[in-house]
Amino acid sequence: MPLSLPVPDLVSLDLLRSVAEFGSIRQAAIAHNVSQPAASMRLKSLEKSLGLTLLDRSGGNARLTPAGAAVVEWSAQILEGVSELLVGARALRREGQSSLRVAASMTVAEYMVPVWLVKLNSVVPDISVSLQMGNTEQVAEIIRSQKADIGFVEGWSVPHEFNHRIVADDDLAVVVPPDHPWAHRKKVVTAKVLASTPLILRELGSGAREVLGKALEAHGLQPLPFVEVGSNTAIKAMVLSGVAPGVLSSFVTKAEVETGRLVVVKTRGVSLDRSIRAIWSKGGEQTPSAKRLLKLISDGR
Amino acid sequence: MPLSLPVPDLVSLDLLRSVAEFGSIRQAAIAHNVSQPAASMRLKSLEKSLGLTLLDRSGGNARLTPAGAAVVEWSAQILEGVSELLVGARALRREGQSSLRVAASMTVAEYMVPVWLVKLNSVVPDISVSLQMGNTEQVAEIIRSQKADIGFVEGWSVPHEFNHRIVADDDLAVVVPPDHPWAHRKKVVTAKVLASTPLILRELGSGAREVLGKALEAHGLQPLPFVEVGSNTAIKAMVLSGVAPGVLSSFVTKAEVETGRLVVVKTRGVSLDRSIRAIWSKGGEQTPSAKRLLKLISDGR
DNA sequence: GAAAGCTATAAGCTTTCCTTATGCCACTTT
DNA sequence: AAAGTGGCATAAGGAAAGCTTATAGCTTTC
Repeated sequence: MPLSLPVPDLVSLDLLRSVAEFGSIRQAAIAHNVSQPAASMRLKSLEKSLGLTLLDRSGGNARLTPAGAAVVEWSAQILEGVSELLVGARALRREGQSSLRVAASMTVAEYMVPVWLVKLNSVVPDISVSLQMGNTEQVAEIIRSQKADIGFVEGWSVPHEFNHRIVADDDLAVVVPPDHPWAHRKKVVTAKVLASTPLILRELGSGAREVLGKALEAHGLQPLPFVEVGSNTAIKAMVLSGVAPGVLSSFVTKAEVETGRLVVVKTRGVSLDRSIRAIWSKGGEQTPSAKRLLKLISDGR
Repeated sequence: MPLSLPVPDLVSLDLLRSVAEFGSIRQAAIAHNVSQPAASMRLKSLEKSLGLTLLDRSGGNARLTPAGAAVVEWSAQILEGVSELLVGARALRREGQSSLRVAASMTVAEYMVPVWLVKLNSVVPDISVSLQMGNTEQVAEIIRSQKADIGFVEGWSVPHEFNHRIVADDDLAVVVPPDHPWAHRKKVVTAKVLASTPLILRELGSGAREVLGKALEAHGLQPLPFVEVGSNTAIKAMVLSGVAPGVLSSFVTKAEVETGRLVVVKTRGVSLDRSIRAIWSKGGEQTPSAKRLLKLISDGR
């Protein structure tokens, strides 16, 4: 469902944050390289679109009202997300031409890499990072052929060929829309039922597919694809439309599960835990930038 | 620091999400009440501004490229934040005229209420909620005078007069910029040093001020305000400028601490833990909507 | 092979947004 | 008390962005 209109403007929210930071519209305008009247008008139209008075202009300086302070805090999360999007897009754009070349599986690229990159950028401001995406198998190939300095994958099979380190835990989840029979709180699905139900899955070569395959193989079973899709987003959209259950990383489904648009199905006898690993070539030494990134991921600094 | 340009457009990101959802530009355009060429041009300019190909238009339908799928996921967090901002702004706008009247201290309003309201809205779509903000003392007065159905406060003193329930834990943190002497990893500040250092504080009547006062009182001390400010945002801005240490909820400082722009000072003998409580009048029965909200906060559904 | 569905381009118009110029206000300095 | 400084708003004019309708081309489906 689209956002309810009117939608505020990102530049205006950013500008408001600068007003909070500098204490005046004028200085915020300078920081944004626009004229003071432009900033003034932007803020006024933001107030109009939200229907709130954000600034108290009665003194010499403009000061945030309580509502303004709230909007600034509410915007902080949005602007943080925008920073991540921008840094992620920049890394994708570089296509492997950079001082630190990262390759990541779709899930890792979508849910973890931008956060890492924003932090890395704040610690090492002038580093240039590129990001290459693929499924677990493709990432392995990129590392194998030295086209990236460090890779991130899910699943078990690949790491033995490389140096590796676990950087996070993840697990798969079988998800359905809330009106699906499996969505009932007391319903528990067995490996046998799961294997005999057509599922929306990632393609062979993906970490998700591998883990599900291994989990069912333990019972002498194998998954029955309703359809195979190359992107988590596409699977989510299909599951939401109700055509079949899907199997996805819990990272992928987190937001939808929290808002109740998807339900995680309880399973028995199906082991869907997995780890996310950094991998790098056994041949040479790790590059300093790659080491720095790994340290940041492990320590948080 | 302002965002790095060019900044993508929220409507375009929302539109891209709809393309992922519906599987075609045309249907996304319909969902957004714009013409198909308008949607097409918006998406093209989004691609240009990010420097990435987001859609594969080679078949009959447009389909997301891997980069497009990544951008959709990166956008999801942003759009979620925008939903929260919009619902929060709408609640503030109603100024107590609604079927569920919520009053909350600044910290709770800034960091928790919008999430609750988005969830509540998805469970009870046609509910109208208003939000009144103030410090802990003002919220108590609003509840006392029946101008809100439920209130949320920090600190200890107020609840005894009302029915109450703990809904979250929070604690205060003394924060400084990274170049401050107290920022050193091994530095530990005692109650005595803290009380003799001018601090940037919230005003009397705020939950933060009360908790700090109580913590120092246990040593026969009291805080020494460098300045008293009415908003968390303003305190943060001042602390970042380096004039003095500040005392803030850990919610407020979370983002800045994670990015390293603020450092939490280790303290000894200063008890800054506190709870966040829902409070409501002891007189009558709780309204059904208020009960629903409380259930949602406790259960998550 | 016709039909249906989807997307891109073009033309024309409206709206938005920015800059410069200017005036007023509040607070500070002398 | 008067002048100075920093700050905000309004107005006018011009540039740019965005939308709609009309149209044409492409792909998949029946």
